[in-house]
Amino acid sequence: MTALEQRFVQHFGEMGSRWGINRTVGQIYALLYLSDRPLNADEIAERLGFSRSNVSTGLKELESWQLVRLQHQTGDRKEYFSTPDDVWAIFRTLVAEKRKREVDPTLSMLREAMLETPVTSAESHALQRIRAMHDLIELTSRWFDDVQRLDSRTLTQLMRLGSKVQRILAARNRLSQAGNRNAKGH
Amino acid sequence: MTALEQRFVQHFGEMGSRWGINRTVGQIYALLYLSDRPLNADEIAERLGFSRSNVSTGLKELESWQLVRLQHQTGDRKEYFSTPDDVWAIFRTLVAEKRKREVDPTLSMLREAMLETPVTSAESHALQRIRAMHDLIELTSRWFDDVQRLDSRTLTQLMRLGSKVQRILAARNRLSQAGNRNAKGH
DNA sequence: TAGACTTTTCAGTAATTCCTGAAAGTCCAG
DNA sequence: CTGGACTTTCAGGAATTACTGAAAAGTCTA
Repeated sequence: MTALEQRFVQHFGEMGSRWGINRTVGQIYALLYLSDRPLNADEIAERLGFSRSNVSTGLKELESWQLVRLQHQTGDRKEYFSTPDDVWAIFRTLVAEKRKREVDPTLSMLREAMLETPVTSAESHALQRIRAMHDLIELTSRWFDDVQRLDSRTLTQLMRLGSKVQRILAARNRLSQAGNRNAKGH
Repeated sequence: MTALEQRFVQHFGEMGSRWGINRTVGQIYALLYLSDRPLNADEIAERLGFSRSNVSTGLKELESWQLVRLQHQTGDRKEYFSTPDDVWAIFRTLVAEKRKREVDPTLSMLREAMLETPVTSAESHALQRIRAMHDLIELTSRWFDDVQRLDSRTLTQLMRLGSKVQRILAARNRLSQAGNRNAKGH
């Protein structure tokens, strides 16, 4: 393993816990991400110095995140793993999975809670807070859903635009304001 | 604690590990979020059944995330804690902190790695991958920086717009395309 | 269908993270 | 100063999570 790979893999291992995955999984992913060819479990285990079974579990985990692709090589019974090429595609699956695991459960808890009828004033305040959180999460995740469907090119363009979208929004507002004024007979 | 709070707090405890915080911290935050008045550490400890010291640590953690606000009540030496009211503001700090802890370190590792000169073809491929990841992360985090500065109203508007921004982009593209054609004398 | 090759499961151990109670630290009023 | 009201620190135990080696299960070929 070159010094470059070494450092990259190392970093993903250390960050692992912050990202909510473990060291092993992080390092396996990092190794696959940099590799210019698919690797099999034995190669991974050997290069990273993990037990074969640990690698097996780690790969299963990565598969459940849809972050690795399994393929076979002709004349070899081993399973080979690689990561998709398009980084935007990777980003999309990452966001989608995170959403499924980390926000959807919360969203449904909030939805259920919102069916409650408040009796005390404290409870009514709590419900208000719950509603606020729910609305925010719903709005942002809908937005993600929506924007995620754009192709990589458009997405990049949108990102580059950044807060300049504000200008567009401002323009729209001026237009609709003017429209309202006219409608009201000013 | 009402059944409503109970469930909410419980959920934040369970999700804690997925969010990269621990049970205690999650529950403390949840309790404060719903509360209609600031709470002191003893009240929190009592309501959640945690030791006083555990609550102290948890609150320190939340302070480091800038997610709670400390205040004093006249005639009481205890410290009282609450969460900000504006959920968008909360969201912004959350994103900012996550970025600082979870992406910035990676970004600087990638930047350093990009200074390397590849010798083998494998290394050159690795560098290419590193660059791709770097560019994506840089682009998205710049975008966040940018958009985060918008006020809550505009942000909501932007979110509601969703992928309809695509149309605006498409319109812009048509315009600049037309411009190019004209410039080229078609 | 035996047997070689491969992946998965799992019980036990190692490592890490969480939590507590006790002690130490801080701050202020008298 | 001193005592009391409060907060923080920290060593050690509890709980959780990660990892391993061995055994089981699966899969293909001869």
